[in-house]
Amino acid sequence: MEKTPRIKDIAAAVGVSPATVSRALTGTGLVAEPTLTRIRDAAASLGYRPNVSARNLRTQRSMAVLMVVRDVGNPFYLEIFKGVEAAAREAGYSVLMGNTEDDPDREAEYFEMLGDGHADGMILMTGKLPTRETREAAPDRPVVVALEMIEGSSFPHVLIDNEAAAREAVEHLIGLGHTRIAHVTGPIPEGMSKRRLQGYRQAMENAGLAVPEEYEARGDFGLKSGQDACARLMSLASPPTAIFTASDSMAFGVIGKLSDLGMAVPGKVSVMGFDDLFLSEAFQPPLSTVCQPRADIGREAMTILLQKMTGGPVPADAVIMPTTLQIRGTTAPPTTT
Amino acid sequence: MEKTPRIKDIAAAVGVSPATVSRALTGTGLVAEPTLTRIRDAAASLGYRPNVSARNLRTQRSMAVLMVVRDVGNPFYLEIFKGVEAAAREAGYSVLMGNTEDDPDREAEYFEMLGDGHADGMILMTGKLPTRETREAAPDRPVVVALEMIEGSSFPHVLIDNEAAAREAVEHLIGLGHTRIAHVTGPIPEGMSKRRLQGYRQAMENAGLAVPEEYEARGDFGLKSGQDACARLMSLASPPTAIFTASDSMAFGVIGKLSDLGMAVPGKVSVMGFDDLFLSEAFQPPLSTVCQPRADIGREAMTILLQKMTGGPVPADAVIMPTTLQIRGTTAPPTTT
DNA sequence: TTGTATGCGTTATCAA
DNA sequence: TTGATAACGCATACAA
Repeated sequence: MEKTPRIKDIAAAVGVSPATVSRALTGTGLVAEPTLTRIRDAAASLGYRPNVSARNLRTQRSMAVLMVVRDVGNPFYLEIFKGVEAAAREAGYSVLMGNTEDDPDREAEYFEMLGDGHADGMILMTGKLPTRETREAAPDRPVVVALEMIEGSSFPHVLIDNEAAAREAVEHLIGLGHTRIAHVTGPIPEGMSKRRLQGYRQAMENAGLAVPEEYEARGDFGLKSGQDACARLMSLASPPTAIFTASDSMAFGVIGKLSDLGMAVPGKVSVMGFDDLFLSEAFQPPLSTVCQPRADIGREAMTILLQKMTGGPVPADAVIMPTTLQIRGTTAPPTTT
Repeated sequence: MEKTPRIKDIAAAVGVSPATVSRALTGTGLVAEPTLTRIRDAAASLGYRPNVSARNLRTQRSMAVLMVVRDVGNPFYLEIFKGVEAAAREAGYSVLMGNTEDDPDREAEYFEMLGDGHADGMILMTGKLPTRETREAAPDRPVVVALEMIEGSSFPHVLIDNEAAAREAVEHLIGLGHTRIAHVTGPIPEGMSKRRLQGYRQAMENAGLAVPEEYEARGDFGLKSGQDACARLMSLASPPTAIFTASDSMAFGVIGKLSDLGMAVPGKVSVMGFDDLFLSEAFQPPLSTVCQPRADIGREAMTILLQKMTGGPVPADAVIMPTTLQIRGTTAPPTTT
C-alpha cells in the first residue's frame, strides 16, 4: 500500500496472473466466479486505480473529448459545457475545453491535439471550416459541429433554426405595433449572424415594412458593440422604436446606452435580445429574448459524438433544436403610433 | 504518410536510431548539428506529432492539471479559468475542469483522477477540506487552493482578504451616511461567507452602529436567495436603507425585488454587491460592488502549482490578492436622514 | 477458465 | 555524439 498498486500487485496478492486480473477488472466476463470476487476485493482493499496513460497507450484511446469554442470567457457556453459534460461523464469520458479566440492557428492546434491522442473526438463550435491542412492533423477522428453551420462539410450538426427564431422575435415586435424596427447584427461574415439577419429581413418584408440600410447595425455579439450600435441608431433622422439584437450581451449594451440617452425601456424603445443568458431574467427590466436550449444542445452534440466514436449511426441531417420566445419586460407597444 | 508517423518512421527516413530522434525532438541538446536539423526537417515534413499516451506513460506525467470548482455553471469561475488556462498553456499544460456540485463523492473522484494519472496537479476551489481518505487517493500530488481557505491544511492558498473587502464595502455605505445597513450572507458554514459577514460586523461596530439580528439575512450566493432575503428585510418594522450582499448575483436578486416593491435604487435603498461579474457594469443602474482580480487569482494559482510540480519554492503563507471597490450607480446617500 | 508472451510509442540507461 | 536495450502499465492473441 506504499506506492499506488499495479495490476501485478493484485495478481500477486490473489495468486493469479496479471492477465486474469486485467480481464476481471475490465469486465470482459471471462473470469470464473470465485476468482472474480477475490480479485475485486483485493483491488478495492489495495485501492487500485488503473493507470490511464498505460491503458490509453494500449487501447489507443484517451476517453476524453475536446470542446472547442471561440471564447471561453463568454458565459453563453457554460450551459452548453454542462450539457456536454453530463453526457460525457455518463459515458466515462472527460471533457477538455479549447479556446480559439478566433485564431486559426489555435484551431489547428486543437486538431493536432485530436491527432496526437489527447482526445478521441471533438465538438466544434467555432463556425469556421477548418482548412484541409488543419483537418488532416486528425484525419479520421470524429467531429461534431454545434451551434454553427459549416456549409459543405460532412460533419454532423446540432443547432437551432437561427433564421426562424429571429423571424419570430421580430414578428413579436411587429405584433406589438412597431414599424420602425432596427437590428444589431453579430459579426457578419459568419453564418449564425447572417441567418439571424435573414430572419429579421424576412419578417420585415412579410409585414411590408421598410428596412432602411442604416437599420442594420453591425455588432460583434459583445456588450460594447451594442452600445455603439445603439448610439448610431438613435442619432438617425428617423430612429427606430424597437431594436432586435443578435445577442443578449448586445441587448444589455443597447439598454445601457438608451438609459444614458434618457430613453425609457420599454416606454420609448423596445429591446429584444437573443440567447437568454442566466442574468437576462434578473435584468431590470427583465429582458425579452429568444431562449436557446443550451444544455440540450450540448447533451445532444455529445450524444452524437459518442455514437460516432463507437461506430454507431449518426443523423444524416442537421439536428435542429427548438427555441422559445421569452417575452418579458423590455418589449411593449410603441407610444408614438 | 499513410498512418500517423512514429519516431521510428523518422529514424528510418533519416537513417538514425529512434533514440537519437527522441533526443533531437525533446531538445535535450545532445544531438550534433547536421543530424539535428535533418531530423527536425523529416519530422516536420512527415507531420510527426508525439503520441501523448506513450509519452505520459514513459514520463509518468500527463502535462494536465485539474481545476475543480463547486459549480461550473457559475460564470464567476470563467475569468479564473481564463487565468489558469493562460498560465497553463504557456507552460505546455492542458486544463481539465472538474465540477463537484458540492458532492463529496465527486470531489473524491477528482482526487482519484489525480492519482490515476489524469492530471499532475490540482487547483481546488471547493472550500471543503478533503477527508484523509479522499486525500490519500493522490497522496503526493500537488494541490493549490484558490478563493477559499482550508484551515489547518498545508496546501498553498491564493485568495483575497474577504473580511477587509467586506469591511471596506460597508464603510463606503457608512460614509454615504447610512446607518441602517443590512447584509445578505452567503451559505454560512463556509469560510468565505463567514469572513464577509465578519467584515460587515466589524465595520458596523467600528462605526458604533447597531446590527439587529434580522439584518443578517441568510443567502446562498444565488439570485433567488437575494430576492427572498430582500423581501424579509423590507418587511421589517425598521427596514434598512442600504443592503450589502455577499455576491453580485444576490445583489441582482435584491434589486429585482426592490423594483417589484416599488422602491427605487439607489433613491430609496442603496445596494452593494461583491464579485463584479461581467454584467454588473452593464446592469441598470450599474452595480456598485467589490471587484476581485479573478484572472489574476487563476494565473497566480496556476503559477504556484507549476512551481510545486517542478519542485520549486512555494510561498509559505497564503497569497492575498488585492480587491478594489467599484462605486457605480446603486449606492447613494440615504434620503431619510 | 487461466497463463504466457507480446506490443502499444516513448524516453532513459548504459555502452560504444 | 550515437545506438542498442529496457521499461513504463496495461490489454490482448494465442496457447494450455
